[in-house]
Amino acid sequence: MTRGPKPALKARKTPVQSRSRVTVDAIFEATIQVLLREGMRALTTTRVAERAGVSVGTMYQYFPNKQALVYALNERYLDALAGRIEATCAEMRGAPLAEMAEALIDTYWTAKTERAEVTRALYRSVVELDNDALLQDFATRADAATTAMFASAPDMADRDAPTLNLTLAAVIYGTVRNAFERGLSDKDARRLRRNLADMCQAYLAVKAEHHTGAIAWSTS
Amino acid sequence: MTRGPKPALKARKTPVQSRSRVTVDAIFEATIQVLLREGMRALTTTRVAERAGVSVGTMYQYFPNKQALVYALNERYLDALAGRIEATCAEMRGAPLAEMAEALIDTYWTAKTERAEVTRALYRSVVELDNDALLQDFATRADAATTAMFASAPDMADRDAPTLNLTLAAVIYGTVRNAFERGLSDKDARRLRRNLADMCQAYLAVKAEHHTGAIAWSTS
DNA sequence: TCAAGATATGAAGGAACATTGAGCTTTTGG
DNA sequence: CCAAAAGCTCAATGTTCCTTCATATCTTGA
Repeated sequence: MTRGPKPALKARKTPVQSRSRVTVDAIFEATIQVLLREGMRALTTTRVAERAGVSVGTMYQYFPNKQALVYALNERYLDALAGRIEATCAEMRGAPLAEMAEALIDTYWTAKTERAEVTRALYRSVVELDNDALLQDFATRADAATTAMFASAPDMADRDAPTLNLTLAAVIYGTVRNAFERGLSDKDARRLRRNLADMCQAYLAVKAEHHTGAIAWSTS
Repeated sequence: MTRGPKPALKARKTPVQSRSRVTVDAIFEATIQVLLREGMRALTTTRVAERAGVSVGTMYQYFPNKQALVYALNERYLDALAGRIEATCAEMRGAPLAEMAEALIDTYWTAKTERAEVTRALYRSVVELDNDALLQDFATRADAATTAMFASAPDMADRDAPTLNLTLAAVIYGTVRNAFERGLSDKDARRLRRNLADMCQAYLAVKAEHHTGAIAWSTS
């Protein structure tokens, strides 16, 4: 399913000495900093190199062009994020749906929030056309994990796993992003997060009633 | 509350003859087309002018610079969107919460979907740093309208209007955007939309029980 | 210790763009 | 019908930025 990067976006060379590994990390970090402080429009190769404390040429030893740098940055992040989602899904296999939803919210929210500046910086970099494929791949991978998780729930009744996944995934990911973009106060953020969880619970409970005839949410 | 555009982003001249009104429209339309087909990176003044069938200079008679063009485009769109939300809120004043939520979903979803390409094009243009202010203004305006609407509901009980608004707004706007970005089939889109509505209903019903002791959702 | 490979430098080339302004055409109002 | 205002054109300007490459320095393994 993974499309793999277009040739023009592949890394040019892989660091082998530890010195260069440090360099590449510095370049990534510098990219985030510039993105954060100056925005996508000011993300120039020179500025990144400068902030990373290396020369422009060095950058071009590891990335064939500027786009590839942004691509790699997003790839790194999305890969880690997908990994965390998969871990959560593995851990929650067989749990009740409500707990799964709660755990998913927790994982996603934490991932976006713990280094909020990074998240913000990356949101600014996703305009690049070719990153679309990257996002699609991430979505596919995450959906596979969550759908499988949901399918393993004891209280799935006769629900359709892909549909349930579509709903919960869209609501959770969408809401978290929206919350993020609003720049909420800590208090509001906590409140919203709780309410989002409550909302998923309520939805699952009503569906349960529908499907089993039992009132499930009162067992909290 | 409206910050108003920075001086560098204000329109240079307002069309007075009908000929120029056509021109400005063509420029806006061309901007959308270019954004759609080639992405933000290829949005150059020459390309826009070319597609609009005018010369570059003409563009500069109405917009002091490229950024201002993008700014104006977003402004136009967000203003219309806010207007529609306000209209819905006015119309639903005094209705039950569940109907309000349903109506809000309907308005927002329709607005985003009816000219999906435009929405998609604009999402691609929001990287510009100064558009942040525009989005904030939109959020403020929309939140004012929806909060007032919610406050007028007969079944508000002892809920806190701003908090309820925060929750529903974030969930609805966030989910619609996420749905949009997934490029769903018509069938899946309809399904998700229905489930989102159900979810809001379920949430409101449980809260109602909490607040009034009555089971409200079974009256569907 | 030393040669081969890895890594780093930064000035220079060259393409792509945003923006201007002097001059031309069309519309308007009287 | 005509002068003033509005609208339009496009070649030229100057800047910004990506990318390369010849050269220099550092690291590794034998």
